[in-house]
Amino acid sequence: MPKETFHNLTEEKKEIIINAFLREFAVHPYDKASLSSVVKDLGIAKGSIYQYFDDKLDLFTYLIEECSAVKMKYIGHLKRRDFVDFWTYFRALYENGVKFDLENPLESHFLHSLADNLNSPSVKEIYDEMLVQTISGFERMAKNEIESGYFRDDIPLKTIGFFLYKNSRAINEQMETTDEINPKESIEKEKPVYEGKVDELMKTVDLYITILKQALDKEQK
Amino acid sequence: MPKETFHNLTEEKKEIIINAFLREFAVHPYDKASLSSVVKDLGIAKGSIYQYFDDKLDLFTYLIEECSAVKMKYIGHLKRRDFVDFWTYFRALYENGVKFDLENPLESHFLHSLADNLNSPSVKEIYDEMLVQTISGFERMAKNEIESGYFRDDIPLKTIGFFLYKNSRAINEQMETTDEINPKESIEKEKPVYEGKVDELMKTVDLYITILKQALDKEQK
DNA sequence: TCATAATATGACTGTCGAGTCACATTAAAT
DNA sequence: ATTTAATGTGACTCGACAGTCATATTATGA
Repeated sequence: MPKETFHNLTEEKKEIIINAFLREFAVHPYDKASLSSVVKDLGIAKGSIYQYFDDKLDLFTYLIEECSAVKMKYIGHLKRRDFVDFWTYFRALYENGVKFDLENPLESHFLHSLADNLNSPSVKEIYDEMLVQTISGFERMAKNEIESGYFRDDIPLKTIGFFLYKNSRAINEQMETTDEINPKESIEKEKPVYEGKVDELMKTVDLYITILKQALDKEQK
Repeated sequence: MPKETFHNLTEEKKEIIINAFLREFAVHPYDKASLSSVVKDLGIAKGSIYQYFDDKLDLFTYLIEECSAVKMKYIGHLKRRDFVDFWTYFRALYENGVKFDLENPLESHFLHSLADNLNSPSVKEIYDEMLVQTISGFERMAKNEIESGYFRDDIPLKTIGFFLYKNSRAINEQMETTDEINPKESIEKEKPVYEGKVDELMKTVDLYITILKQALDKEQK
């Protein structure tokens, strides 16, 4: 948790500082990210950071929370019940997720880069906690679909939940692996990862939905 | 490439050295793995390592090649044509893969841990190269199945290939996420990751096959 | 036995970064 | 105007590690 000293800063200065660190952590994994180099760029003293935060991890944790909160503003209000079936809901999550990316490139890439920090025990702990949340979210959705008779019921919930989670990640990863997007480059140029690539993304989403639908729906027509 | 000095060592000594480094790299990501600490444990001088290898990366690369070669002895001989369909072939890859793990725990875990090294540009380069190979391997298989009329033909090859790759990884990752296996702990205890867990693994494999079959097979009976 | 080549050694160098702390500066309060 | 509290500062400590190199030890061959 940031100290009061940090909250006392003007919104402007806070944002400048946050953005500088977001950029650093987006480009470098936690252990390689250098506070020294960021404060140098910012033109403030190393000691100031320790007036604002307990330590490197405290700062990092704060960044995660801030970015997650921003992302939630984009996808948090989406409810399954407002959609005709799971897949249109699933699709909407991507549509709004990409909007988050386009409007908050720095935050978006920072969150993406979290997965590159499986080392650093303390970060992994935080990440695993988020992972558990995400996966159990998918499990809950799957449970609902099964109980409503939309999804097949011959596969354990655990498996379906994880399968959904993994394949939702696969969509972004496929685009990265096939060089349709280039997060590292985008962040260096301060551009959204999906700028000009929204159509490609949604096309990939639709392909995955086609496959996943076939895999999980109870009866296909 | 190791220097001649290394090859001149007795097989025994080579193995002791290799194993010590495998263990270090299995537990710590590349950048955190400490040659200093390993040589200390081994009771040999730091300088000796540099008689054997050019540098840290040279040593690491050598370990990858060695372990890959060992794994290939387990799965390299499996051919699709010797199986009645893709899925029995797919299943056999896991059966033999787990045998590799049981008989070569250190090598197995070292290879698993590679994925934790997306940082370190030089390692990522090597890893990405392997990834491309693996994915195009899956693509080739998928192409074959489509052309033989076994897999659906309404999804781009690229997507099917990546989908297969991701879900093959998902099987192991699900077991790790749900704590059915614990690689980190296993390697510390010098035990195979899948010791006593083979049945669980194959059960998970079979569940995934059920799902993937439905997703990709042209017509299900 | 002696000379030469091969191998082993570990103290040392250079580099870097997190976190500290005594002091300086600025703002607020009286 | 003067005291007190809050904030800013950057040189410094401490630790870690890859890689080097002059020297010592061991093996080889004549």
